[in-house]
Amino acid sequence: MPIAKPRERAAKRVTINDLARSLGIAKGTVSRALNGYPDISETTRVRVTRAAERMGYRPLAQAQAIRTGRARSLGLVLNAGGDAEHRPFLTDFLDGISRAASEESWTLSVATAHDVEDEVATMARLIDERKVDGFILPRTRLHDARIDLLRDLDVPFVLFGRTADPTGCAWYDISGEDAMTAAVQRLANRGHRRIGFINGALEYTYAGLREGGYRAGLADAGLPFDPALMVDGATTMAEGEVQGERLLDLAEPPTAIVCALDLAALGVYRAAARCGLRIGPDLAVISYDGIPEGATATPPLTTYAVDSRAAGARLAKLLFARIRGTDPERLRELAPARLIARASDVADFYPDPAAAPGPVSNENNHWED
Amino acid sequence: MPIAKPRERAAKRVTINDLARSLGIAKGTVSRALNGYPDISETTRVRVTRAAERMGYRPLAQAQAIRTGRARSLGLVLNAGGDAEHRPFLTDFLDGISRAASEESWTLSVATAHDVEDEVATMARLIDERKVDGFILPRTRLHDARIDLLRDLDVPFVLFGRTADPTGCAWYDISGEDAMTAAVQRLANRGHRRIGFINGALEYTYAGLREGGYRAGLADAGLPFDPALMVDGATTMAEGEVQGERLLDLAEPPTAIVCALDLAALGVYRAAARCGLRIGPDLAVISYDGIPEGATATPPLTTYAVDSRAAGARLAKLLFARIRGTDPERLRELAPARLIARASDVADFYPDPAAAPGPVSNENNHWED
DNA sequence: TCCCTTGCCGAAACCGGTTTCGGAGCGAAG
DNA sequence: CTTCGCTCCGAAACCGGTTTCGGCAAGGGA
Repeated sequence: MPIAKPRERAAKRVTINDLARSLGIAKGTVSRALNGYPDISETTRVRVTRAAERMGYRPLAQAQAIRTGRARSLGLVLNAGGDAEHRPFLTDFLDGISRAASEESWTLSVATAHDVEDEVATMARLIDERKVDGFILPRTRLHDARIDLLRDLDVPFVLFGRTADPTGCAWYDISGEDAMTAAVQRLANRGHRRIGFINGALEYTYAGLREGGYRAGLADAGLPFDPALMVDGATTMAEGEVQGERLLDLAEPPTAIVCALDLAALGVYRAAARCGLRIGPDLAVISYDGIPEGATATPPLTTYAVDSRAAGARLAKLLFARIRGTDPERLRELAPARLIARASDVADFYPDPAAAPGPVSNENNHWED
Repeated sequence: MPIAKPRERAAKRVTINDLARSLGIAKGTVSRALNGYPDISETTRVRVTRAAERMGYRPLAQAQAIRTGRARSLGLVLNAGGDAEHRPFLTDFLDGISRAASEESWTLSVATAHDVEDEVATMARLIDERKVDGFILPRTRLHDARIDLLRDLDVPFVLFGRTADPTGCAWYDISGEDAMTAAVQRLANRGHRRIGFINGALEYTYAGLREGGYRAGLADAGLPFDPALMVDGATTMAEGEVQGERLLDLAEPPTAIVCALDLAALGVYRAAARCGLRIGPDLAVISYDGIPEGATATPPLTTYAVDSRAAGARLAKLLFARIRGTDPERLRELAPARLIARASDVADFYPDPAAAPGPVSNENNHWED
């Protein structure tokens, strides 16, 4: 932190000219030394780097940018339209990115958009204005206009999630499919034979993957797949409630439901209440995301949680590598979700089935699987 | 959006040189014309601006920045440490800022920090690297090291919240004090005579203000102030639970509690359950923030909500004005919180006092006050 | 008619970096 | 003793803007 004597206006930066002058060296030479050009002798290089260190020289990113076209900044365009999902994770996600970025003294530029066209336009603007060297793309779709744009313009990017055609894409994702499989197995192990599935929006890549995971879980458990037990399109609590009712109104309703999204699961809570069913003993629910509301629901929601901070950090690292030219095919990572086992999938939550609002101790006692 | 013919690499930007050449004018003249210098004739100015428009010229922010020192970027440092409060509003807040910023084709740079020192250091870095022209400071404290830094360095900023010494500060805030007063009145009108108050962290400016609002509400209702009914330090659900129990364990416990934060109120829910009290009929609760968990709690929480999107937008506008030199004393705005009247402060939520998890229709039916 | 303003613009310096180009100095080969 | 090639660095151009400076031409006053 610069000490900045009270009225020593505008904290004089040390420029490359200062450095060059004080070393008695041409400024071009200083620049090349600092940037590791091969035509600089080892002795000069250390002399320069050491002086730079001592004088606290740090190149001005924008000055570099005008020549190199590199702004030292990562771009993130958030979709603030609609239900603004993944809301709860945002702080952690930003924190992950920001910390990784500042390690290399890059910055994070955030913009918002309200639909797909807006997203693409906003990204195009950031590119056109050279404000950003690459993008992190959250919530990838099976067919994603953002990817088309960036591929076309040859701008580096990394996906948080997968996509139909991953050619030239670096990505990081959490294995929702494995989580769904594990959820089904967990329920099957407790004796459930009719296990429903409430998926999210099919345009997003995760939906197909999670459906696959659900089916795999059924197969593993030796259970038949019943199309009637699978619904989709539930990304909000209200939609979850509707789809939950649909399943519970079946002639042979499921005794357990796996949800692709926590919000939908909380909707199922309502649907169950309306049918006079208690979540846990009468209807087991397991879901995915790890939103904080899950911890305070009654009963607390068993879910597979994603670590958004770690995701942000990894995505930033991958994007750095991508910007520096690493082959995107080598920049792909799949991480597991973490089980937070709470009470929505067990029968013994309600000590006294007649008690009113519901009992007591539900500290987020999550233990690992 | 640039059309960018497939392999027409790197979408040629039109520079000020292109413009000058095509107009047969010196580039310095073009620059002055565009920036409204007084020594340019009206005819030349319109000729230049029109040509710029037609050719789609837009100055490169970083090139401008190196001479002018203005990066055309707003800074926001989020505190991601501790409980990462104001989490739920973040997307909306960012959206408000981002939209206002892009209207003037500025950008938003986001960084994170984990404690006060980290905040200050991060801001100092952004200033030193000239990445940012001014800051929006969320969650202001009574004595705030960030303000000292920025005042000292003479960097423009605007507060989201107030502070002990507002000299030279532009700010925007929601009137938590008025909300607290209204909450007390609302409860008093329903016959409550013993109304408790659970405050947040006293280091933040809002705490003192909200306490003042609480006291004012008591005075308005002709109720005595009882120190035993006022506690503080509850910024999480767990802390809210502890403080709630403290109040409920009193010899003469309150029949209603006003909370400065929704999270604390949800903690009170737990405390009440432990004491066998039903929120609503047995203990009325009104709180402040408008977090989404409040809508799904049982019973749904009556609260005074803040409009984070509007706040972000206003803050950005104020910061622009501040950066352009407007006197900070003239850049201060206080907006009201919006009442979301739900069921936690009324007696008629539970149709059948013996029913188990709780009933049915709680669509977020919020009506205005 | 002459001089002094004033309006308006071109030229050039400047901001803080990067990158190209060419040549000085030196050792080795012929 | 040349000549060649290599290492290493200085000088200068460049990136895309902004800002200063000076001068030309027209207009006004004496």
